[in-house]
Amino acid sequence: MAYHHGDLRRALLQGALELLGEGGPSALTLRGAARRAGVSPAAPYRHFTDKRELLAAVAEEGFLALDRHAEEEIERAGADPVQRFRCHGLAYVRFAIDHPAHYRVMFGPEIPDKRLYAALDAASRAAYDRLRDSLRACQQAGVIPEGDIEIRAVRAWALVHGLASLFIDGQLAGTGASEREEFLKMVDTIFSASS
Amino acid sequence: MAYHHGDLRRALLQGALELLGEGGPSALTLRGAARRAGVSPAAPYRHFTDKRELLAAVAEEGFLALDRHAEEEIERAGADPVQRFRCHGLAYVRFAIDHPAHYRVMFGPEIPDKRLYAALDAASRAAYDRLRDSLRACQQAGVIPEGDIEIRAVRAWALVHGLASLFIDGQLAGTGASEREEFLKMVDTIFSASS
DNA sequence: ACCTGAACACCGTTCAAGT
DNA sequence: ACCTGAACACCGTTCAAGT
Repeated sequence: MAYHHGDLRRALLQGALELLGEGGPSALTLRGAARRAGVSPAAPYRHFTDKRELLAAVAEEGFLALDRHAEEEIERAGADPVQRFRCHGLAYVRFAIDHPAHYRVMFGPEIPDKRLYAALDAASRAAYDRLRDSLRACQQAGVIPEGDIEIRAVRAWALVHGLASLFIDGQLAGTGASEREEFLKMVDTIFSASS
Repeated sequence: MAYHHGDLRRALLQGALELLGEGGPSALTLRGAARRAGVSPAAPYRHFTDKRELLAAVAEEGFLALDRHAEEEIERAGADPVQRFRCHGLAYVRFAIDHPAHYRVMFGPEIPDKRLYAALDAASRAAYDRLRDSLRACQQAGVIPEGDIEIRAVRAWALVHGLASLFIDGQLAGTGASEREEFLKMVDTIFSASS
């Protein structure tokens, strides 16, 4: 067991991510993660003060992955700031619908006050900052009207987050966007038109 | 005990709503609701097949309350369709931030497939349909461009849902909209500009 | 310093039994 | 027809004890 060398924390996080992927948020238990790591139910408490701290680590990992995905997609989009912003929005939504359980933990109520977890807060902010930067690039290129960048960034974030959430929660049945591909086409239409 | 007369279902729903209001989603337990109603832990199973069915009833109640609130607010707004639509959006967000726990159950992952619960599905659809009708009234008055009403309605819904969710989850700290009143002002600005 | 074993107070759910 | 009592397999969490 390599866990006696100090990487039990990593093993628990890994196990938690596996449980989440296999059975959704309700399958993500502290005891289950301990089982996966081959330790007793009490062992995690040497590395996390409680379950919320494990969830915060899982959420942090999610924001890092989301940000990495967004970065890759906007690089692939080329140099045009409008195209980059458009792909950024699509990348955000695609990440959410491809990892619905992880996305839910990132925004869910199980972590009540996210400002208490500095690393999570930083990761979350970095993802938002990148979206705002994509928008600012459009503004500096003169292709969208001037105005408060913060308000425009919040609108863009709310839009992609709202679209992704409604789709994940199955609320879009009957709107002509209940299937993945139709939905992404609708996201493209809506997001591109609202910069 | 009047519960022997057939209203235990109502009493359990009432107890569930109280628990939700007092301690959030994690406090909403089947056993807790049974305790509030003065019955044994097994009694609820005569009225709900499992916990999810109780949650679906709670969520249904939430959509009905949301729709009632929206109806009242747009009536108070007068006859101008633009004003009515604006107040509709604000009413939606205000309901969410005033009843965050209830709002979370309405959209949360504890109810996996909402189409399985007909009454919940109908209540949810009614709330959406009213928002779409508010938007259609603007279109018929000629104050917003023509075009696919469904797409515009989904955009409006995603926007208010996204804004409300981000606020409830505490994700808007640092954007100048972390307090209730600043936030609602921002919602007004964003929503009015994106019909 | 890090982990185990055993315990506590909770869950959701089932099922025989009572009225 | 509706509810109880007791049980089962789970949780999160604590704490003395082991190495």
